[in-house]
Amino acid sequence: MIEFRHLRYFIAVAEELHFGHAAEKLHMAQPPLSQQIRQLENELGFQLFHRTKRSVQLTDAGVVFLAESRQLFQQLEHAVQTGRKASRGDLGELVIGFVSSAAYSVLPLILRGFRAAVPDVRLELHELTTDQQIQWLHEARLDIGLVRLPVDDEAFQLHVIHADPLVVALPEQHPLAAQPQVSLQRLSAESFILFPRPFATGLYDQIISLCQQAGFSPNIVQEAIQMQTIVSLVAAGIGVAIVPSSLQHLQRTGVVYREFVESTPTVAIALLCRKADTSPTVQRFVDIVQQLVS
Amino acid sequence: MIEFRHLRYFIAVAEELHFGHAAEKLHMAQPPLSQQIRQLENELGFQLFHRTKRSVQLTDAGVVFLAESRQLFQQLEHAVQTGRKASRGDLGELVIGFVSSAAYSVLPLILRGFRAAVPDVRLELHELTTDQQIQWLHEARLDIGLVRLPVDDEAFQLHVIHADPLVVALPEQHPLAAQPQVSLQRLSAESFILFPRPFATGLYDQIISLCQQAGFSPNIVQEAIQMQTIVSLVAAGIGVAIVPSSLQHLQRTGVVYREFVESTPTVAIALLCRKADTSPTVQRFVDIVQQLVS
DNA sequence: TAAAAATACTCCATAGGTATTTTAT
DNA sequence: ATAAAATACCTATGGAGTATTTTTA
Repeated sequence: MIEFRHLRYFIAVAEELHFGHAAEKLHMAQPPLSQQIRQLENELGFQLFHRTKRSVQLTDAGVVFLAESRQLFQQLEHAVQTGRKASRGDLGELVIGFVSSAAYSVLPLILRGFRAAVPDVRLELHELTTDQQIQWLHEARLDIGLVRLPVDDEAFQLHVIHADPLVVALPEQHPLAAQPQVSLQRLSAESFILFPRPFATGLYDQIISLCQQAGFSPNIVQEAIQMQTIVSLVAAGIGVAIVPSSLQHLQRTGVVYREFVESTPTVAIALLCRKADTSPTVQRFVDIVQQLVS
Repeated sequence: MIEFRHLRYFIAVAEELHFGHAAEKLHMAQPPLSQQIRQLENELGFQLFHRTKRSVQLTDAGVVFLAESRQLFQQLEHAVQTGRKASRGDLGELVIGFVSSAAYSVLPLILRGFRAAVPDVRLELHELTTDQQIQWLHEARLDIGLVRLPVDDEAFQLHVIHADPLVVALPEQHPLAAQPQVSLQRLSAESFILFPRPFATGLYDQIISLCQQAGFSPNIVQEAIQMQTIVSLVAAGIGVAIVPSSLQHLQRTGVVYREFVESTPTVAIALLCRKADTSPTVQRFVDIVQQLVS
């Protein structure tokens, strides 16, 4: 059975063309070296050296096998290095889910930071709702979720990475747009634009309960799924919308964003991953994200 | 120190994901297998398996290292195969010299036959005189020589591979062209075209002594180096020429070839190689040529 | 004759085996 | 309770060392 030992010895002898010197270089005695080379030749079924007791020469086959042997050691080194890389999470692939509001706040920062630190990990991105992400994580179709809180699931590790205060999006000409801050009560008579509840249960309930606390139920005149669409409808004067402040990055003409006078709850975005997940790549991702947002 | 043994064991466990079954497949007991895997992991500096006493799973690094390990075995197999090929002389490069008359007789046959049998040996061809080839062979600038006899050198193995009778090349309208055979004496008054002596000493001397035996010294009116040129000059009616019969393959209009009535000496072509040459490729070439010409 | 590889043998390191324990299901 | 890996310990193969011989330049 051929072992790397045989190749190590062969390369040494091929380089020295002298069993004695090669043995010295290998920190061993000459006879066992001769034996091992002979053993290798037997395994191979052909001669590696022309040996004339007085001089050692590589055969044609020996020349070829020397080049191949050197390559084998390079390949071995490569195997160890890529293995080590993978063990550190510097190699591989991550499937990441994110909610639409994360797309405008933390996601760009995270992607830039992670790609810079770990260029050899491929990232696959899926825009999904929080509920979908929880589902996918359970099914192991997702490695990482970027979700809106609240989430309560013992199976997941949870890291809050961003807290986004809610703001109101108003048409530019709206009277309330004149003031720097808006009181919630002043919105009681407004027409509201909101997404359908199943698309972001947590955020939906948060907005409704906010209005409830201010003493009214919002008059929802229009539903829209995409955040961009909601902002466009506001610009068109259809109504107002309560949205996470990171949406302000969507600089659409005809829309202004105003904070609330009240201390409003924030929409927190969290990073989720399975507690049972042993992937070093996931761990690496979590570490980098925590550093980025700290 | 990592050995192929470790990789063999690792691949077995990775395939079975069960130390007991893997050990069985390897015809060994389970504890030493566990030990060897642990040893490999220590050498590598990272874990290959998630082990939970009850189930074995590859780590991310393990997946990567498995693919690399399999490739290492393929590479090893390749090393052995190409080495074996080289040892049989089925791989490498040969530098071959040949005299111009061989180019029209045995060389095409040899090249075709050898290339078909041994496609992975590159052939480098040099048209050289016999004397040059002997010089180059001594300097190891040539592996094989295809020369005109006689050659007397103890350093070389010599195999006669072709015997070419001498014929006379005549202009088409020449009166002697009317007969199927020509007597040497009838050429005594003719104008001769010949190459300069240094370009093929042996053949030159052979032709001169042939004329001498017929009782005349040839009247050389023109010298030319290339065989093609000599034939062209004959076609132009400048004179006649004595050439190896294989030159007849140069079908030039205006020239006819006629045998001699006398039993004329032949121009023998031989294969030369160094007796000390151990290259299996050379040996392979000699074997194939001998088969081809037998 | 001197240098270098091969041979003969001896020894011990370690790969591999046996028996047992631990642990997770 | 059971299956499977780990641990502890033992055995023995074969890799490596020492002494010597052989060979050829």
